[in-house]
Amino acid sequence: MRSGTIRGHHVGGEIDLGKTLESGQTFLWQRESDQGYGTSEYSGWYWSAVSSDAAEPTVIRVRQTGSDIEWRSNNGTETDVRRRLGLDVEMNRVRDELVDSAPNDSLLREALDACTGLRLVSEPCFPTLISFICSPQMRVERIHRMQGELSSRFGGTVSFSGREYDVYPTPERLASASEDELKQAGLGYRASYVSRTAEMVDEDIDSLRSTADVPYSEARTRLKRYVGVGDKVADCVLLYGLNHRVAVPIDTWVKTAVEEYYPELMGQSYSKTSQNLRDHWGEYAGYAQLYVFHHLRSGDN
DNA sequence: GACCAGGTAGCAA
DNA sequence: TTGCTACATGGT
Repeated sequence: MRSGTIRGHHVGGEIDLGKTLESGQTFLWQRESDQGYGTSEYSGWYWSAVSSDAAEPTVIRVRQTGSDIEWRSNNGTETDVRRRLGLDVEMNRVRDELVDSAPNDSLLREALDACTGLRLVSEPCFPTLISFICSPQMRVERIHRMQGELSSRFGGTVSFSGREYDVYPTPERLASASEDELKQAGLGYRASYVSRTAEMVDEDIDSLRSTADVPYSEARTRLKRYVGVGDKVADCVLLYGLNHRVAVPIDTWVKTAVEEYYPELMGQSYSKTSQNLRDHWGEYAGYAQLYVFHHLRSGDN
């Protein structure tokens, strides 16, 4: 058992745990007494996530008190918590770089001001891959619920701090589930995508993990080999699960924003438009996408 | 009972 | 490459 408190003045700027964990960049955290995902006040709530990357599942439990983050884990460290929540990043520097790259971008400035405390997460790659394969034509709340179903049906449980936690299933466990079982978990036509991709990852997990270490364009090509992974899902997995901060997922929200605010950046294809956005926003384009997405979706504009 | 939701696979031109 | 369409499911 490890635990600790990460002080607010040691995290490179503001942190808003609720925004960060329920903004649709990750679907892997469960709020205790989970009611109204993505809608309620966040202060004082506990969130937990259980990954099974290591031999023994890792439970991480966090909550925010004021500007501090309290954490507790069975075998995770503060370093793990900081990485997953994006706390090692100097947010003021990211802002400066973004504004410097796109000085006349009023939507981006608006979003940066409106979403203070929003951090870009760095989640385990396999759960991120599966959860975004579940995402097409689905609402954020429901994608989140589907991951809960996958965990409770296939992942088993782990005991931690006097409570049982559902574990996110390993590639092997998901690969061994039948398509019918996956459909019963509410995956719909994505069941076969998840099944086939889980088999591919089970065959060669390193091929997925090492995608974090190759250049962006090659990484995207590699990810798109997985079934159910097109341009947009690939960019999400690269951004939120494989540390490619230049990736810009273009979903319906971002596409609408581009048409309205940056019509000159609209290309003839996804890859052209995303290239234009990467050029426009620069090295931290992924942060810009996250902020704009959250800003538009949360309706605070 | 339509219509919609962080799109993609499979196929044709 | 580009341009269709079918697609499971649950909520409004």
